[in-house]
Amino acid sequence: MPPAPPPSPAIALGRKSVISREDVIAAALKLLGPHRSVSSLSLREVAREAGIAPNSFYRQFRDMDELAVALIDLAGSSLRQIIGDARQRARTNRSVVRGSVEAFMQQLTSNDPSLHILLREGSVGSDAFKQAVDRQLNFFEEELKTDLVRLAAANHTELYEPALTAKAITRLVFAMGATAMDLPSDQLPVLKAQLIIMVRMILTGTRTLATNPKELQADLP
Amino acid sequence: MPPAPPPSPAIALGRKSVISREDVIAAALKLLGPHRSVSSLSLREVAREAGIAPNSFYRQFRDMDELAVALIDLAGSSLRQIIGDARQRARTNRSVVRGSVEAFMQQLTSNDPSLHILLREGSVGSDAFKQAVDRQLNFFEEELKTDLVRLAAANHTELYEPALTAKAITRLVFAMGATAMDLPSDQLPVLKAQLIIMVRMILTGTRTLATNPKELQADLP
DNA sequence: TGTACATCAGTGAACGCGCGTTCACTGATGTAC
DNA sequence: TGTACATCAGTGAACGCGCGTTCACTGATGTAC
Repeated sequence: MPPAPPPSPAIALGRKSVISREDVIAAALKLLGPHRSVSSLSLREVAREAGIAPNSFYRQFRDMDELAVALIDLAGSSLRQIIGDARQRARTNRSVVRGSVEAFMQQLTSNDPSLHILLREGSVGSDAFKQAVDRQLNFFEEELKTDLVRLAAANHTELYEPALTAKAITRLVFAMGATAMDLPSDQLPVLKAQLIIMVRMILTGTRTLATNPKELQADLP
Repeated sequence: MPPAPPPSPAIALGRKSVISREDVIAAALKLLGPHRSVSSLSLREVAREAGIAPNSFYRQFRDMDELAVALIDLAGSSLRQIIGDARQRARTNRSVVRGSVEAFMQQLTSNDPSLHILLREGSVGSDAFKQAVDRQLNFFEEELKTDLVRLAAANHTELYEPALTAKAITRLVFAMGATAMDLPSDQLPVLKAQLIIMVRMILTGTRTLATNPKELQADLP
């Protein structure tokens, strides 16, 4: 087995490292795109792109799974940053829902593969893999929940189960995003409009249930 | 290139066929399961399981993609049958939402790989592949929409955009199902309860919006 | 400062493997008469 | 009915390929004195 990736924890001897984890990650990101999934990358391919021997990959990562998790974590935090900014900006404007969804959809059509990584790898690959995506989604839910609670308080509104609301919205938006990824770009505006209405359905439902919880028992439909 | 899969359209001559498409499909289904995705199957592996030469695969399918699409279509229609039955039964009982979600979750824990196929392959594989999954999801949405409209009429309720409602519910349920697939089974009841509430949020929202569409303009949260 | 030495980042070559696909072939099943 | 023949479903062997991983090695960089 190759030596553990964080190479010498104690004292640094020998040659100075010239390859970094970041170089390998950058190479992998260059290979990814709207039509390429992390799980379809091969070790040799990434090494080739990074300009190193296939062998040298092991100095930075234990295996491809470890690289994939690093990519997912990176994509998640970068995306949360972007969406967070968008929500911040939108707060001063008319609609937070519209603003956030628009930022999300715009990210989808950009060259940044972050969102594509999260959308694609949720249902495929190793367990560590899927757990990494799930962890990132949980971060999104958490931030959204915080935002929902704050906004509700500011508007003197109440929400039924804000955590579940945030989860429903997050999962729905990501699911729709995964569909949108493969759509011709002229159909995206339609999907965006649909998504906004869907999110508002959930929010309206949450608000209604908060003031009128017996709706929850309403049997049909 | 091997001859086109529907072998001789005109007159049947030569040997009688002893391998059928169904044999190959059955072999593939045997290999699939909660931890095995269609896209991870290899041609040789399926042929091995079917007890035929790798070569002979080509007599039935052009390539693995064609087999995958057949599997997806099969899974979709089998699953719609199951959920349809459940809804039918539930209609006479208390709650259609609960009944349907329960049928869905039960299917998730069964040995039938149909649902797993649809859940996993939505975001991976070739285009033909993803289109096949999307087509099946559209069928689900269509049936759900019909049901929603009928039930709403029976209850003298109105719905805002039933088609979008059906789409939101379908996508959300499948997204949550994909998560559930990898969960230890003791956590499934929690997730099921959450899912039921989420679906009711959407339904409550739709009902509220139908009678009070100015909620749609409500800016926040 | 200079010298001897230890470390270890990175490499080149090779391994065995399972893959998809092609080829030329066999022989059972059907048709023609 | 029997015989000659055409068809083509299914096969066995082989191909070249890219893969992940291992091995023994090199030589630049640091430390000790």
